Amino acid sequence: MPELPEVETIITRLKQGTSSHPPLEGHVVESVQVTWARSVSKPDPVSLQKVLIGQQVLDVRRRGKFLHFPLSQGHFIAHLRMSGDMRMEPRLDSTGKALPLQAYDRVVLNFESPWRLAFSNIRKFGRVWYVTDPLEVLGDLGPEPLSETFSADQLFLMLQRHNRQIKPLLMDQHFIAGLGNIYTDESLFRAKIHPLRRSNTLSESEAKRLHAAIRETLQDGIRKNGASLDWIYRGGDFQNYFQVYQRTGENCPNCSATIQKTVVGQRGTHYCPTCQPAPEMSNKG
DNA sequence: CATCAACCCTGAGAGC
DNA sequence: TGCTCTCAGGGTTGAT
Repeated sequence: MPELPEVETIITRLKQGTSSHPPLEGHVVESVQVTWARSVSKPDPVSLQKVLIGQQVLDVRRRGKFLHFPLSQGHFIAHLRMSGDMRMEPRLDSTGKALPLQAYDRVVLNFESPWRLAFSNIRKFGRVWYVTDPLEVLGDLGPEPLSETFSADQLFLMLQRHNRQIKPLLMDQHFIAGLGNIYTDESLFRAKIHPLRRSNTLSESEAKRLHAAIRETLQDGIRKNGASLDWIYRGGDFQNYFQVYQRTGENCPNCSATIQKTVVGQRGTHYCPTCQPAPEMSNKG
């Protein structure tokens, strides 16, 4: 569930600090705890624990749905997948004793300072990496949808290169980075495009509409600090502004037709049958 | 190349 | 109340 806006919200908190913790930048790793070995994608957990010690966090970034932490040597990268959080919190109580971890903390960086960074992940799908070259993990990602250089013309050309159902294509991180199920449904609704349309049948004006819809939807999500659907993600408000996602059977906010739910690319898919007209049969998969 | 099933997981919610 | 079953979702892998 954490998609671009949720990850952006987490990254901003870590980057800037909050009333309850300082910014992450500058802290130096003293020790590493791994409570679920499969959370470590690369290298192996023991090597990860060794190589991170003594490393300083130099920056806090987001790329697609990835959290990216350049270190004094190499890069620490994390992906939350279905559920999860990255928390900065105190690691010692008032007597200097180590505070216990929370139930779903999978990988924890303890700093030389009294703080720690906890990667929590209920469903255990999340992964972390330590790599020398960040492109080893991030290299195949599509463009950042909110980048200034990502244009409607570019999106149109990208869509032309594929003959795929538009929804799974938008969720393909190699095509464009950061959209998940929620923001894809909301973007397609806003652009008035049916989720089963073939990508190369979209006109230039439809591509332009989709480009604007994706950016507006993501920006709205960021403005609301993401969507708190999953019990693990807290503080977001965007779930109160969904127009179709999880609104099956309710009235479309545009035309008051009944919002439909179907399955596209193995994902629950919500849309308005009137505002998002179905493609011709010959265009379907 | 495009599609799809299976897989990795847990907790919520439905049904009994 | 408490058990069992189904579902949700991001991304990878292997088959068609």
